[in-house]
Amino acid sequence: MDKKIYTAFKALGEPTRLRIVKMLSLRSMCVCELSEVLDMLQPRVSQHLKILKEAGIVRESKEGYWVYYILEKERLHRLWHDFLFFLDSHLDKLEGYEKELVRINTLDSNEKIKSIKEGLRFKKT
Amino acid sequence: MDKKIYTAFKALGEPTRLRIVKMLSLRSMCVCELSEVLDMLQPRVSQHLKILKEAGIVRESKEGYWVYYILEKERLHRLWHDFLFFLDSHLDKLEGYEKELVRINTLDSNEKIKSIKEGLRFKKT
DNA sequence: TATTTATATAAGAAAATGCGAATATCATTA
DNA sequence: TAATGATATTCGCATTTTCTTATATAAATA
Repeated sequence: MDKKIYTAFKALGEPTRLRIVKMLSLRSMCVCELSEVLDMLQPRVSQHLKILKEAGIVRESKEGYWVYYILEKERLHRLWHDFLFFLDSHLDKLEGYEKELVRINTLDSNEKIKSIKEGLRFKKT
Repeated sequence: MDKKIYTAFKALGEPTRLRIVKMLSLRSMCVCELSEVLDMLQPRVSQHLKILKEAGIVRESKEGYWVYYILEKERLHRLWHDFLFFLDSHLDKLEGYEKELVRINTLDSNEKIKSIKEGLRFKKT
């Protein structure tokens, strides 16, 4: 879950790709249109589109010579929803956080750390 | 606007930082707690926290020895809101898209391209 | 089938990123 | 003021990313 999320954010977190996404928010375009509107070389556009496609942010539709790219607005909304779900989940509901769960519990019951902090807080106030 | 957006997405688009964000969604923690829970060296945690802080995703609160980091949930919501606003805006409302605006208009009125496409579409159907 | 057009991929160089180790800073306490 | 503990910063290195140039692939047409 977590990998899908950061992969999508990573895809959006790059200036060239964010510009491409913005253009596709206006309307679907083929690679040569994007290339012309953004004034970028075609391979550069194609490479970024590949990353966006793999992140699920755009999809392609072949029409004759052209490959049109379409912004997956629905997927964008789902991304944010998944991210919020991820933030709200308890660690025991998430894969890959098994060790963190154990360590955060030992942390909470670590009397030494607790007393140091309370000691400090006591002296400060 | 556009830079703030991709900077925030970039900050979220990295596995270590997403883990840190997840931990801070449970509760605020100081660097040493994050370091222990995530089993990472302290400089690594500090470096990532700096990036998250500069992206406006976390804020810090100094308490004695410790520096607690707090997840800025409000800012996260604003980020998404700004992103959707960015996607919905016309190019003439956005800075940095002046040339794109001109080129997309020439594109739309480019009769040569239009006729080629219509010709193709005609033959296809 | 050979050619043309649009797109994808590969290769290599330059820049950015993430990490660990060492060191600096800063608040607290002896 | 010196020592200690927590955090920040710096440095060097390995990896990844992005970009341009060159080349390959795929669809349409002569």
